[in-house]
Amino acid sequence: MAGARLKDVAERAGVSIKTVSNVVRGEVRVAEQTRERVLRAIAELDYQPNASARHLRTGRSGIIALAVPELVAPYFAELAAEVIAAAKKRGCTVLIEDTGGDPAEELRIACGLSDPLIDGVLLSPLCLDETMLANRERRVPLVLLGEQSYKIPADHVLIDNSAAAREATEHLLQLGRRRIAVIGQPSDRSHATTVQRMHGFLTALHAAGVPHDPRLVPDTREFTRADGAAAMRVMLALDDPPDAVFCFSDLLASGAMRVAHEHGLRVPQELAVVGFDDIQETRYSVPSLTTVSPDKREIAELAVDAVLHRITTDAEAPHTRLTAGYELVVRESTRTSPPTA
Amino acid sequence: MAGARLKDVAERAGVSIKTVSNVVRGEVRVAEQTRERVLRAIAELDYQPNASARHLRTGRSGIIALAVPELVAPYFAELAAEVIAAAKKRGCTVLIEDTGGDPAEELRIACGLSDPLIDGVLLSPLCLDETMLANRERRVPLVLLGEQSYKIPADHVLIDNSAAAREATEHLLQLGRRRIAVIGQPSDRSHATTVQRMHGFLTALHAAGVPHDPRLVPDTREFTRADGAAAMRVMLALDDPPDAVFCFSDLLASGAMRVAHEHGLRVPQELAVVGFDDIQETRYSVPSLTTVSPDKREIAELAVDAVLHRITTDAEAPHTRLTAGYELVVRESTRTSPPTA
DNA sequence: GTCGTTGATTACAACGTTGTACTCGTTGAG
DNA sequence: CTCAACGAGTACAACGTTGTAATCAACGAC
Repeated sequence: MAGARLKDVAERAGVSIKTVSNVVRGEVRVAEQTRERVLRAIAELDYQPNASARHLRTGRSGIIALAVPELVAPYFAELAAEVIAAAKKRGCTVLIEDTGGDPAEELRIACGLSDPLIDGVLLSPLCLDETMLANRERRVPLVLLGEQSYKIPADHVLIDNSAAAREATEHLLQLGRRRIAVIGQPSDRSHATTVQRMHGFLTALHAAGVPHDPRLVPDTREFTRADGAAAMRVMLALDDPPDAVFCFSDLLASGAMRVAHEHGLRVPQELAVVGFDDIQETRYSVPSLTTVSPDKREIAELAVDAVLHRITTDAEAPHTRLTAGYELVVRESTRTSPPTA
Repeated sequence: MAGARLKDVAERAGVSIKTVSNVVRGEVRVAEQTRERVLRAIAELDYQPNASARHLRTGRSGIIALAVPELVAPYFAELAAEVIAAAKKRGCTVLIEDTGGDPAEELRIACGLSDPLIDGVLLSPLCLDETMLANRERRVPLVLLGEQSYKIPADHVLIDNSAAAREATEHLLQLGRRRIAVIGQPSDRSHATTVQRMHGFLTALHAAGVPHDPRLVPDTREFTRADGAAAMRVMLALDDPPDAVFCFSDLLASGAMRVAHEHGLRVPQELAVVGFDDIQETRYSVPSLTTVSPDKREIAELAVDAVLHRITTDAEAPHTRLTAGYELVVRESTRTSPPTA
């Protein structure tokens, strides 16, 4: 059951424990001859280092936490898969946490209190604000995903939400749409990502000389299908309903399209729809969804690299902002030509 | 940075280290007076036990691994969320692994080799077979999810796939459908779950006296939207295409419905569709999908309980089979009345 | 030939926890 | 009054690893 220990390998190879340790870690120079002998002993005994002992000694566990508001949201599931892959490539493991969007839980995790042995935290905050984070006690290396606020003392990985939103809006404008609704703006304006996207949206409207109708931006609580559906119902009850919707998540778009369908509204002919996230189901929905596709792999790799860098060189280096790419993927929901898959 | 240690608490409370340890763990009787003094010191110093040291000493880490074929598949994401919640309730954490359906990876994880400090493994196997598992070296407690094979030496948590499939099929038969296709049968028949579902399907057909047409059961590789789409295309090319499809996953159903839509086929009028898994997007698809809904929460709780039981009482107890509930949820894709949400 | 110098290896002491075996009063039975 | 039994607490040695400082041979340089 319990595997071989450093001591066993050392005895078999006829060297000291420390030499074996040196060979295993490869940090210290070991004579070629000894190294080979040790490696053979390691192979013969199938030695596996004991992670806990190592952690106890070094203070590193090789585990980083990834905290997302909701793992069942496809965007976060897809992102989590990329983070796991990126971490594995770099030899460490990922502990996934589901905060449920609870601020207290987010804070707890940001402080590294979720599990005592994690080395660092990747957090996708929903409602965490700077004042809460300002005086967090335990200083676990922290990287924030997809949040714009400059005030939080941590590294950020994000895409240029403003530019992406502008591009999406311009696409709708080019189709000739003028009454463009936005679904995904929370009432309290605290969520930096949505503020950026809203900014990009307004910039595009302004540049095209299209007036902005605030009634086309209903308050939205979460980024779920149900919220998208609810917002769409409100919008369709207007005297002059929108001819296009820009949704801040594909799930919102999915809910919105569903309601449009129920009202007999054809997408894209009578209502063009753009989403955000490029989740997989988007490509098979009826109709398939035009969406802003953040480069999730790049986000994951940047984030893992950033947190590992903080962990290994625990300098109080200034906090960085890392920008990943994105792409507007045009599909049926904004195509006037007939469906083609 | 580093928190208080047992030693610090002991000094503050004026007792020995061991007494503090006893209070923390609550296993040994401690006089009420001392206990209070220790508890106060713990609170004052905000003491948090060091997980690694504890693990090193006891051999337990409090971490269990959950390995799924593909985290981005919504069913597994939803299941993972339930497992995380169930584990948290019981005071342990979950390490999620994505096997990518790779048999070697599945074996590695089943042997507990994915990370050295895990106490036990929950594995949702895709292609693992008994011969591989028979002689796994390291004996980590293992619980298999959703697999029927009796031969694998491990506990199983599953639903009655055969009964569920029969029920789904009976539902389609009651709608008057007679040419019912099945999407989700892999060519090699090795995956026990699909064998059970196929069995339930055939039982229902037989009981209703409906002949079985093997051409309506195309080979399917994976449980993805793309595979569902491909299978549907094959089926629609037949001289006498099906009037209903029973898909072994909601994703397959999603792909199939997409293709039906492209061919101008109306669901449910010309093609009734039933899925399996009850993933969330199913409820907002157009049309919404009738599906077999396994009780994911119950599956998660049974599995976590089972693995914890094996960990704590490491008896070589006989392997158990635990059955969770399911439910057939009828939605638009098999409803002849007009859509109502 | 002696003496630093270098490079490879080792002994030893941590890291923070828990199990075992022990001490030390206190209590109750004979 | 003596002694066993008991309850509460403690000292010490692990668990397997790594950092530090020491050791030791080999090797040129003077």
